[in-house]
Amino acid sequence: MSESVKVRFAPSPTGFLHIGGVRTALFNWLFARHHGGQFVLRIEDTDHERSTEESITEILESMRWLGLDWDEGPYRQTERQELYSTKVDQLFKEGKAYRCYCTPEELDQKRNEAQKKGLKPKYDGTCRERSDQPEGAPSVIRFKAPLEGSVVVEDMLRGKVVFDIAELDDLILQRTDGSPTYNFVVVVDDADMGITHVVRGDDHLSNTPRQCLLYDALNFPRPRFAHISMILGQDKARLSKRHGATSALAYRDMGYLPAAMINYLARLGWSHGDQEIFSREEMVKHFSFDSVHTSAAVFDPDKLSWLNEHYIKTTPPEELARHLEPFLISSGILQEGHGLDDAEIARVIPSLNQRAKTLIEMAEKSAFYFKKEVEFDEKAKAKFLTVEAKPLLEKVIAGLSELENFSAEEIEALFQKVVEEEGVKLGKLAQPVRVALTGTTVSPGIYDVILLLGKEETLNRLKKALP
RNA sequence: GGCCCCAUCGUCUAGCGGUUAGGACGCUGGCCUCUCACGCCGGAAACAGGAGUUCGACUCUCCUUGGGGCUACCA
Repeated sequence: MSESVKVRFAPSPTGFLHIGGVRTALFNWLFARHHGGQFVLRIEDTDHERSTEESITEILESMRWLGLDWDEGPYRQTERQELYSTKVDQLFKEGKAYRCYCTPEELDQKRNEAQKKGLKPKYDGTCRERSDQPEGAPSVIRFKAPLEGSVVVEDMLRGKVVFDIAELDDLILQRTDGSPTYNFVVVVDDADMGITHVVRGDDHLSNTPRQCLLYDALNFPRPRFAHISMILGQDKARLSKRHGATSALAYRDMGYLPAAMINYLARLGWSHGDQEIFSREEMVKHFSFDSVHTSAAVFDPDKLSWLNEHYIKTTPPEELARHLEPFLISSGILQEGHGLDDAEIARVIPSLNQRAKTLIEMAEKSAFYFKKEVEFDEKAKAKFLTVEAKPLLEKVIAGLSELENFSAEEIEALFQKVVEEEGVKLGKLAQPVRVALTGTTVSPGIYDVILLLGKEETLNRLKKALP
């Protein structure tokens, strides 16, 4: 690992951070951490129209939730205007850029005409050699790109990708209002920040030859590139809002664990043999672009859900309790300032973590532990809290009252005894008790429920539920 | 339209010239069982098509087809 590594994630704040963006960030992060390099966060807010502060806040919140920590930044391009101006001037003075007075309308028209004739809809170079400077006419600054030859992009994933320069045109570096454009600032920033490896979505692959030309013109060394594939929806179209939840925070709010999201996204396009479950450390240790592949991947909510279940099962209860607590509050099961600490919430987790797909589900299923009053499902009550069940319940009440240790073993022994004496199946006893204690026919194992509720609370609820 | 990228079960993938084409999600049959789950055992399910190269192609080359991206004073 002699080669130094500095990478960046550069989202534009024109909306929430979506899953595709997260994976790009993740691959950058993994690559940096694997090589002991630097990970820079840069906000590409050159589009004044569409950039918002809320988006920036949400992006940062998403990154923190996912544990994708950055070493530098967040930089904001709006704060670096001076640098861009300097570089535009430099190119201009060196004759590598020129003013273009064509109006957007004229350009539109030219494009349409070219397309009609079946020609490339690229800029025709009208102002390229123009020497006059129309007084007061608005202008942009264009890059004077080479006219022929080819650009070879060395991509870590795809090898050499060759582009014919004739396909490219003179891109705009600076708009009429003086603001710089994306393809230009990316190059200036990546070079200025010393980015060694540009890892981004393959929707940028076609932009790369233009950027390479810019690197050359500015006398910057080109970085190495890795264009990772896109994430698609079930219909194989690029993932977008209409595919349902696509923002990172939406998954947090639906009760997904960051570990599940990270693990899922890591395995989309990257693999390490047959391994499916990776801790952060394992991912960092094994991550390499050698084992990233290049075809687009379809987002599969089912597999994400499976991983979420896995992490709910395996996260230590006290740690999971910290994630669960906000959901206990948002679902109204606990009040703000409830006074319970993580350990107290964690008590109930071992009985629930095998039966919840999300934290929301887990919170809902834990309601009967935390709520003072049992909320009865009327159908369950009518079916199980019957006069036939009454003697059984009474025996359990009497038996539990006399238990000395109130252990799982003792409780189970008591149930066995009652069942034998009454000559019924365990279900005949367990279900009425379950309904009495939880209000429903579905719950964790009945001995766990009794144990967790405690002797006093259990007896209270049983007595109260007696038909 | 032009240019570029991509192509193994429905999905995520392993495979890197010789395999009964493996794993995972999902689906499905069964077992376990106090409910619901978990778990365990089993099953169905793929090399897009066509030419080459080769003793031999999922694997290498080309074409076709299909999907995606770029082609903005968006990023």
